[in-house]
Amino acid sequence: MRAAPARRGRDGADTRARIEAVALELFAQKGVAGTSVRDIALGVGVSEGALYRHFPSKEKLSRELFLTRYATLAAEICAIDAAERELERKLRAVVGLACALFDAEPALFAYLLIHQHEHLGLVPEAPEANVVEAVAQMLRGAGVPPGRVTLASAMALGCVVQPAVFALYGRIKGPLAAQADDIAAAVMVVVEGQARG
Amino acid sequence: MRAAPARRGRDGADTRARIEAVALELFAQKGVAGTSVRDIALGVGVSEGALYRHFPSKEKLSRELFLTRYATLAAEICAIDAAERELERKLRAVVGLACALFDAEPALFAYLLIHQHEHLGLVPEAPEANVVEAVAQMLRGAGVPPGRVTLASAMALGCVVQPAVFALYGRIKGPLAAQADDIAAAVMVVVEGQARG
DNA sequence: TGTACATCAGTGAACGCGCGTTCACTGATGTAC
DNA sequence: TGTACATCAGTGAACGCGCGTTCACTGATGTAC
Repeated sequence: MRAAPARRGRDGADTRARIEAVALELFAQKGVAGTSVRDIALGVGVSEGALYRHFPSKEKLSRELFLTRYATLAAEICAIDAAERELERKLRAVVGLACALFDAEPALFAYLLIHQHEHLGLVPEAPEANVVEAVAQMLRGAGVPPGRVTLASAMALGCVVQPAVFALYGRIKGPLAAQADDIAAAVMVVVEGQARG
Repeated sequence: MRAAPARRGRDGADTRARIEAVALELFAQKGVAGTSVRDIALGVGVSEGALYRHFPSKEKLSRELFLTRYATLAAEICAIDAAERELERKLRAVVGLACALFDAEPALFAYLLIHQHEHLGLVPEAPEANVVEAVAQMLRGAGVPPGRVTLASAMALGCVVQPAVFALYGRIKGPLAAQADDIAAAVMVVVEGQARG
């Protein structure tokens, strides 16, 4: 049973996007190892061989998916850092962005969260491609002492990431954006605490 | 090349413990899917078949490893909750416990962190077996309003877990216990912020 | 405009490898009489 | 104490299955003349 009548011709970019979307969904749900190339091909409505016209291997597909999405998020954080002047407004905007992303694309967020450990070793150190560095740069610019930036970044990130994990498991119900103000406030006091030393 | 001359007889409990230790190390390092039964057997110095005298399957092994260790941690948190009266002392003790566990058994901590998503669905809701519930019970008892307990637990947990992830990746250097006071202080202000509403 | 060729997304069958698991067997230790 | 049997951790070879990947081929579209 094929999903679609397999459009022929040169619409390769469309197929590629569908492969990415289906793979992301399945990887988030069942893990990379738990998802077979057959599963993805079936979901896209295409033969297994066709996937290899677009990606050299399953591992490269999962890696590219992670690195590009992770970099996009990092770049958005850098953009907020550049656009806003006050720390509080920066933090509110970043927390709001993360919550909105979670609500809009839960599979993407789940994939980034759950499978970070398979790819984090290959993430570049540039703030525009690395969420951790983007946050660290923001806090450094806001006057957190250099020796405290790393821990402050970790805890700030944790205040956002862990609620997202809870939402993923249904412990926090409703849109995460409904919690954004509370989360931003917590991040603010954590960062202030570290900034003061 | 066999690791040891394969002691015979009825020392099964010892072998079982060695299987658990090797499996934990390998699962933490290379993932459950990335670790084969052959790898574990080789590390223990035993045949693959022998593993099945102690565990019915690789999946059950990984699951039991997770659930028992996770429950131990939860029970320790409950014990602290019962032993201390002041919230601040409770939080300091729990954060200290987590940091000490990380420093003493990084492979165990890494396994719990990285592979939580494979098993979290099967964790019982009892606080004595469930870290999230143990923390929630502690905060509820400390007067955090019921509607805020979940988010407060998430952020408190995040302030500990995320620094641990950073330490795992070498972003935070040295023993995590060196950061315990700063982390406990941050958790305290986050919880107080939620308690006040 | 028509013809010949290049390009390339797609098919589907086949491949072999590594995996988790099984199983008949061994031999040391424990137990009953 | 000696003998016969039960128990059980361990061996190592074999199993079949599912997996990622390959490949010869198809046919629609684009391009040169």
